[in-house]
Amino acid sequence: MFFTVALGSVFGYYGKMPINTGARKIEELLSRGVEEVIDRGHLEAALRSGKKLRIKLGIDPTSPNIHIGRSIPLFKLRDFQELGHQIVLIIGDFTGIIGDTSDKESERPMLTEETVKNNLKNYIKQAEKVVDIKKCEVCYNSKWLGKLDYHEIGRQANIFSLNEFISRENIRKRLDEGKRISLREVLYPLMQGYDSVAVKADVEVGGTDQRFNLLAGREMQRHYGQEPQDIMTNPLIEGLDGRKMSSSWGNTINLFDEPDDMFGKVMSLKDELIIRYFILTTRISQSEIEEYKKALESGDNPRDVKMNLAFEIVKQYHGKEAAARAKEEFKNVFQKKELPSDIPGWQASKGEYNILDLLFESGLTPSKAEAKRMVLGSAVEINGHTKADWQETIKIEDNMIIQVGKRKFIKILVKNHSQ
RNA sequence: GGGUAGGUGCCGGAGUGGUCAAUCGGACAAGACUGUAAAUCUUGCGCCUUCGGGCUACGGGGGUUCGAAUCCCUCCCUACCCA
Repeated sequence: MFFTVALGSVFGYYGKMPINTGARKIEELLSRGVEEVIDRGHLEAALRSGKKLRIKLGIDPTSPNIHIGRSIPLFKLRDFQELGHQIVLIIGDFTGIIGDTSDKESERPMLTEETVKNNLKNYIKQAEKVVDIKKCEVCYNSKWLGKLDYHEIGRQANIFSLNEFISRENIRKRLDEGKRISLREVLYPLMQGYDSVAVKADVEVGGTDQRFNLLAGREMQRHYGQEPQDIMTNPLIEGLDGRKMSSSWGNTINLFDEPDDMFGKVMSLKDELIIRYFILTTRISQSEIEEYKKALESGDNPRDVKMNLAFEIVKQYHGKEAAARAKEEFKNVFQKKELPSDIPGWQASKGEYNILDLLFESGLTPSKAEAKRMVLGSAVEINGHTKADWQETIKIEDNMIIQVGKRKFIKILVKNHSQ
């Protein structure tokens, strides 16, 4: 087996690591979860040449969490990495402050250095869930962007025209709607483009919303006498509510979500997204995905296929055991309506509570007003009995189970007063 | 620099002296139905409350008034037109 693969590939040598130039691998790299490649012919030739390419991806730390939508280009990086190419991960500590508006319908607020620094903390840890970070070059773009002076920026700004910028769809739209567009937003593509120059990228990957910025990288490189990078765009994925996944919508599945939570989030996705998620956010084989597709078409319950998807995704970030546990837990709690196996305890300090105080103080609801709404909406159960009277006084018992809605549980612990 | 129109809740967007915690839509939450899917229906969606109410809120500050999101002054911000 190994040999057929090896023989089917021509190994080029460039540096120490062999570069896999197998036609099938390259084909998959260029097609799976790929929206567009520019210049495809050029990139294909480069991949076949056996030369070790430098593949760039920039991530701006605009939120403390990387969501699964961002994993799509990360997976693409991994594909490149598996062929032996050099990944250059750029952490946009500089661009993060300025803020890219590519995926925005409105102006993105500038972040403070502190916010960015904070968000940055766990970025690498998150990224390494998908790519082999030890083999990556990781850089921070403040290193070079912070050094540019007005003179240089002026030259760069002269490469592009405002006309190009405002003909972008989202910018056009904002313009038509009479919304504000700041000059700094115009500068963003320059910065991202210059990143490509700084790291001498051969290829840059990014979401379709990045198309303009990626192309800017090509122009910028030409300006600095480099060969323009090829660019590869990935589709943007829909989030929990069916809209585009975005931190500001709050509809994300985050790489660091707890296994049970992550599993649940995947299960709440719309059925139509199942196959798309398989392709974009996992690396199970194309043939397996094909089978799932057939299963769905032949009328299998989408829920079961989705359960496999959830398993795959949780496995990617938390390992196989955690994924299996999350799956069991899901079945128990949501299908069999059993209690979760791990209910957080809460130390009661009084013997009796008004039910609203109890819900609020234990953290089950964010306010008493909300607690009242939950009770009136018959969303509160204590030891399996629905409570409807918000004035009720609850006598505290050890191990009492309180449930609010479908997923919030708490177990009462009584302080042991015996001495 | 001049002019015009604006700034309302998570978002969009009504309201233009009392009946406004603020119509409506989206998002969100809960309930019913279910597969934590979709569709549909119902309810809720500032905080506190001794359930009578109270408090905070309509860009910021000040004022008029018994009473202001609504009127006046001032400051800040945005878009558009002119220069």
